[in-house]
Amino acid sequence: MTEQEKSTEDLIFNAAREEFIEKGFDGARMQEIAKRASINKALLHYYFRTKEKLFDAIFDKVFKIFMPKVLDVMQSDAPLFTKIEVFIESYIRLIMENPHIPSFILHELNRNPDRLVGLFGNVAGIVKEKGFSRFSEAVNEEIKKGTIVPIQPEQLIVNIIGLCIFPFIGRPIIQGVIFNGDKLQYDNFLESRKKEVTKFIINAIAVK
Amino acid sequence: MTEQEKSTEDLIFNAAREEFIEKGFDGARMQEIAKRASINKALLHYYFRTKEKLFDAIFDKVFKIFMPKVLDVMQSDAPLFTKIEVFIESYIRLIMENPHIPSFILHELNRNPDRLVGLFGNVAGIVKEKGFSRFSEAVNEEIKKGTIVPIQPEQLIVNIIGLCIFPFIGRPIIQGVIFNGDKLQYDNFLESRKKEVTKFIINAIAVK
DNA sequence: GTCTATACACTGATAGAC
DNA sequence: GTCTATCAGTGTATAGAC
Repeated sequence: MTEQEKSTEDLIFNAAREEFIEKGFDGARMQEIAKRASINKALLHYYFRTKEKLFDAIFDKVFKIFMPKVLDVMQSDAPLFTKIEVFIESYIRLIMENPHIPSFILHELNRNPDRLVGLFGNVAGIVKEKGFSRFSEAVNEEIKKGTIVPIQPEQLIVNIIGLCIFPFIGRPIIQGVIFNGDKLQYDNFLESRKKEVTKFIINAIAVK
Repeated sequence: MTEQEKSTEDLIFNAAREEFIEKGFDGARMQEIAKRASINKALLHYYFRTKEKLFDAIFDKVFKIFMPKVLDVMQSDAPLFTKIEVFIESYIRLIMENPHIPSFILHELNRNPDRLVGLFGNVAGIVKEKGFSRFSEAVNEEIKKGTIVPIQPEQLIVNIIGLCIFPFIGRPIIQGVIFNGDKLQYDNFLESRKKEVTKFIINAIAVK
């Protein structure tokens, strides 16, 4: 399907996704979305009625595309170390392809935490039940076997995800302060992180 | 100085700080700031002329209070492990007292990265020169001595700060998905993190 | 310095022709 | 389905009295 053949709804959706991700809900403008989609404002409301409903459609889709990736690896039967290794590499790669998504999700979730409730029973619930519980069991087994040091699975999962996501959320300050604003240095930093974070975490929990 | 004796400028400033931190620049309303300060809108403009200037005053102050804390520990002469240990505990404690500041700074810095340039030569520059360079040297020395594994100081500092900050930025999703929305569990999680993060990092880099 | 009243621009949303 | 025109509401900012 070429750009010209896309349905108007898709045009609007993609334009809105860009605008909302760049500016956030409060900063986004319906006029700007219409401009990006090369249509007029009235048509936005014809398809999605309100800005809020349009935003909801975007947020749900982005969230549902982004979160389940966590599961693909977490619920596999591979050994814990392998799981972690594969997760980190694929997750950082995923974020590198969509570097503004984490800030977008976290900021909008903070603006309206109740949004999570609407996602429960759907993605959030699945992440917890099929993803985290499974991960949690695997961690506790390894602790019992003595292959990793004692650690709460909740602390470990937050450490893993935080180490993957933080460099993107904190990009302006990292690139600005640590790398003197040099984009290339920052990009190299990200690239080498895929292996560095894995090494770091394995070191932190492995019993040697 | 009691609440009544505070200058109008301070009243405005504190009201604006709350509003901006809660809603961000785009979401904040001058009317709401006036209401919080128990004055009228016109007076806001009398003291700060524009919303932008008022915001700048807030952001600068918050940033300058929050960032230098990183230095207090980083530039000390204590051994690296002690530095890290003291930093993590005091930094997580500081954020627990101001849990919304990290999201605020990172979001607004993302909205307008050029803001950092204005802070350069001031705080950002100091953080880099006196804080990071000093830290970087200490790390490389320990690597040479063989007490820690080889690691780029840039990776290590981002890991340390990320592990401290991320639980606060990701609060809605962590509390919602991992702790079923239970605030108490989340608070306990934060509390134990002060020691858990330290252990985690020392484990990750120490040669045993 | 502080207030009330108001100007002025912009935003989300709708009406109605085609 | 798509457009132009327009409304009602809200937001920042200013004028002017006290």
